[in-house]
Amino acid sequence: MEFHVLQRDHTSQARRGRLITCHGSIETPVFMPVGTQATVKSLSPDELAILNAEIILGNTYHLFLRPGAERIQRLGGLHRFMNWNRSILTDSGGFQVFSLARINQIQEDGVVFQSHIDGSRHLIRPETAMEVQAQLGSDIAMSFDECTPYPVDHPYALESMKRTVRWARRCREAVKSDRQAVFGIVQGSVFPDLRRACLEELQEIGFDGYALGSLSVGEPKELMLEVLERTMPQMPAAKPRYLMGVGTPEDLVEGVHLGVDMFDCVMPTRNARNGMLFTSRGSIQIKNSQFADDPDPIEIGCSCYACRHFSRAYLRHLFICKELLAYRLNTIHNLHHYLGLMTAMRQAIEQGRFAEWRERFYAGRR
RNA sequence: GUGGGUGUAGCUCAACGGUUAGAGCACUGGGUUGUGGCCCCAGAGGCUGUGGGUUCGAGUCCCAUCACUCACC
Repeated sequence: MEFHVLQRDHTSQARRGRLITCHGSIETPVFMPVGTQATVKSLSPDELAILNAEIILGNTYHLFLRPGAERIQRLGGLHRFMNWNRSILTDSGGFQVFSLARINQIQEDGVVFQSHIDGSRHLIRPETAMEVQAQLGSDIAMSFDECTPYPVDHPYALESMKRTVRWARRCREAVKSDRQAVFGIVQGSVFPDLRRACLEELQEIGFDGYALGSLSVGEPKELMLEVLERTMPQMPAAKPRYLMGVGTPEDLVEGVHLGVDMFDCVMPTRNARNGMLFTSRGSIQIKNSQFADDPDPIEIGCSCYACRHFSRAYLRHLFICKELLAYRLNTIHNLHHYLGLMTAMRQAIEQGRFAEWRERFYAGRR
C-alpha cells in the first residue's frame, strides 16, 4: 500500500492525499461506507460504484461468525464473494466484541465472548483477528484492540491501552502478506497523556496507518474534539490517519480540519433505514407528517437517484409502509450526501481555501 | 322470533364496588457515531354504547334500550 500527501491546506491542518491499494486508488480525505456483513445494507455493488465509493468496510467479527472466514476464502476472498472489486478495509472485531457480544473474559491472550447470534463461545486472539482478515483478503486490516467505554477511569484506561499495544505488536507480527496493509489503533480514552503514549508505542512497532479508536462512544462532543485537537498533531504526517466510527457531517468537517484522512460510520446508512435523511441544511425525519403532501425531493438540487426521481411524499409513504425500496433510496441519498461532502472538502483543500469552505458549511446549517 | 355472549383510546384488549380508567399496536415529536432492517425517550388521544336505578362511591351491581355476534326456530 502507498500513501501520498498531495497537498496541505495552509488555513488548517487539512490535507489532500491518495491511498493506493491492490484494488485501486483512493482520494483522501475519504468516507468509507460500512458493509458489515459483506454488503452495504440495501445496496448492490453497482449502486455503490455509481455513488463513487472507493473503499468500503467489512467486519471480522460478523464474517467470522457467519458465514465463516474459511468459507469466504474458499469462495475466492471477500472481494470476489461480494463482487466488489474496489478496496476493502476490515475492522478487526475489537469493537463488536465489546459492543455486541457478551464478554466472558478479557485476558492477556485475547477475549472470550459469546456470539450475539447463537450464544456460542469463542476466543478471539490478536492472531485470530489477523488470520481471519487475511482469509477475507481485505486491502487494509485493523489490529485487534479493546474499545474502552466512556466513562472509564485513568488506571483502567492505562491498563487497557497497554494491553491494546501488546496486542498490536502481536497483530503486526502475525501479518505475512505484503498485499495487506495493517493499521494500528490508538487508544487511551479521553486522556491525552495515554493517547500520546499509545501513539508513540504503536509508531515504534510501525504500522501502515494509524487510527483513533474509542471516540464517539458517549463522551460529550467537545471532549471528543479536544482529544482530537491534542492527538492529531502527534500523528505521523506521512501515514494515513483514520478516525474510527465517526461521525456526523459536522464531525467529518472538524476531522478533516484537524488532519484526518479516513472516516467510517454507520450513520448515513443506518439512519437512512431509520428515516433520517441528511441535507446541507441539516437532517430531516422523512416520517414527519409535514412531508405527507410534499412534492419536492429530499434536497432541491441534489443529483442522487432518489432526489432526481422521487418526492418526499413518496419516500415518506414508502418508509411508513416499511417498503424495501425506502431503505434503498434513503441509503442512496445519505451516502451520496456524505461522499459529496468529502468531494467538496477535497476540492476546497486543493483550492487552498478549506477554512473559508468550512465557514460556509456552518453558515448553511440551521 | 327465542335464548346466550360482547360493547372501555383509531385497532386488539386489561382494570377485586374504592386514588387522576391502563397496556400493546397505530398516530405525533425527539434521539441514533469501528450496523441486530432495530432500539430508546417523550407526547397526544376516553361522556367506559345510551337512558334510568341501587350505593358514601359504579367501567364493575340491577332495569330498560340500541348495536354487534353466536346458537336454535
